[in-house]
Amino acid sequence: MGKKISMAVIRRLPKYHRYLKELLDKDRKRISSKELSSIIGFTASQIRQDLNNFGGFGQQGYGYNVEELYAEIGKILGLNMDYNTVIIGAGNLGQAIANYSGFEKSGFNIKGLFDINPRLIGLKIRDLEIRDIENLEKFVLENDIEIGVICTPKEKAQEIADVLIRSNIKGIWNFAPVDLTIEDEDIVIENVHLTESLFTLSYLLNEKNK
Amino acid sequence: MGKKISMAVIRRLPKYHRYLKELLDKDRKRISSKELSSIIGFTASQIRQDLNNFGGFGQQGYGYNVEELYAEIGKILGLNMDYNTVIIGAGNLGQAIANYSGFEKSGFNIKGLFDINPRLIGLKIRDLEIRDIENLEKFVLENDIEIGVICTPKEKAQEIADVLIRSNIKGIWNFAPVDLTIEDEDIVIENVHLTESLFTLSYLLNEKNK
DNA sequence: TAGATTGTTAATCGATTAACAATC
DNA sequence: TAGATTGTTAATCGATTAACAATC
Repeated sequence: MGKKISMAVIRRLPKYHRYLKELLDKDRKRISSKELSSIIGFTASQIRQDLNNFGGFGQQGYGYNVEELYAEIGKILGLNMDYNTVIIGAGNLGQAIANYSGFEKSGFNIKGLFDINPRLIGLKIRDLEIRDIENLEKFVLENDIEIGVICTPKEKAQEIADVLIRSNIKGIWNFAPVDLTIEDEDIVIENVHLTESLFTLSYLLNEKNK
Repeated sequence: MGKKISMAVIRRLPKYHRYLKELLDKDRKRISSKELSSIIGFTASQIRQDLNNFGGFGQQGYGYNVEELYAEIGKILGLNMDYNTVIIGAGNLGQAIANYSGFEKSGFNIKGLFDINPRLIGLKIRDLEIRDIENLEKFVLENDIEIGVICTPKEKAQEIADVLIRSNIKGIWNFAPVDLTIEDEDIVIENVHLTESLFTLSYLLNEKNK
């Protein structure tokens, strides 16, 4: 394995991917780190450093081929593959994620939607039936589910995480406002802590008034 | 004004706030940086450094008073105040945010919910009527709205941001997958880029398999 | 008092930026 | 070829960790 890539670099990759897609849609053939810098807001130096963690995608005197770089970053991000996904918690947030077509387009295929509420079980979101959370473990095991999206209240989140872990999930996208405890080092967790994000905005709002 | 607080520190504050709330709910009276470290996962040294950016909240030989520290961090985050808020885009995500009681409890009062879709306009979410986006500018101006939450598709996000800016918004919580352009230095933006978060998970998923 | 633990300075580590030789 | 721009090393900057005197 090569040298460890820092999280700072990793979290910039999706932004490169997004801006390169825009350039591609505008039929741009090539771009220099300097011009990309002016668009994306990172320094040209940082862009070249970031990209060189993964390979020499550019060419001296020319810059980067937009289409090629977009594809390469997609591969680095694992977007050339499909991922079987389940969503646990079919409230507004779970439904919002289930309904967002962008995720499916990127290869995150939602195979199941689960809830504990009997009034929701059986309903359909798009062509996806809401299932009883009792069946989660079996479903994940039998359908090669790799990603579990936790959209439950915080009280249930750890319990659900435990079920997912037992059924050999590979990654958890956690929207509950808790930090999950996961023993297995191979399981990856990505948190979306909305309250923390809102509180950060609140801090900045008040900082400005000083 | 004191020395500039780094974003790294600021983004840890909500996490302190959350864990202190848990301790408070368990009736813990005091805590040392060392024990807090073992719970929250930052080093004790970092915790003391972080807190000392804002004041000497602790006491040698004793540690920190949980209730006092919780209140202090709440004040630093601006959670001792109320914020009039509007949500633009009443799809699943906008509704999810409108329905989440935690935000209201923290002082983020949702005063209006707007959409462009005639089939949604007039419907009620909790006791909040979905209004025509045409009336957004006037509403924000007349109701002292400080925070706008953008939950529209990416194509509309900049346009909505421009309306909000014209009506003297103070902060924008942006869920659309774009980087908004804001001239006014005093307006703060906090992005929740869900796709970037998911792609980061995807990267980590594949990194583990190498 | 003795022990515990902070606040704070100094040391270390890591990430970003600058510089420039290599080369297209 | 001359100009442009990368890949990469070195310098700088900033954040984290360690250490410890102050003090409750």
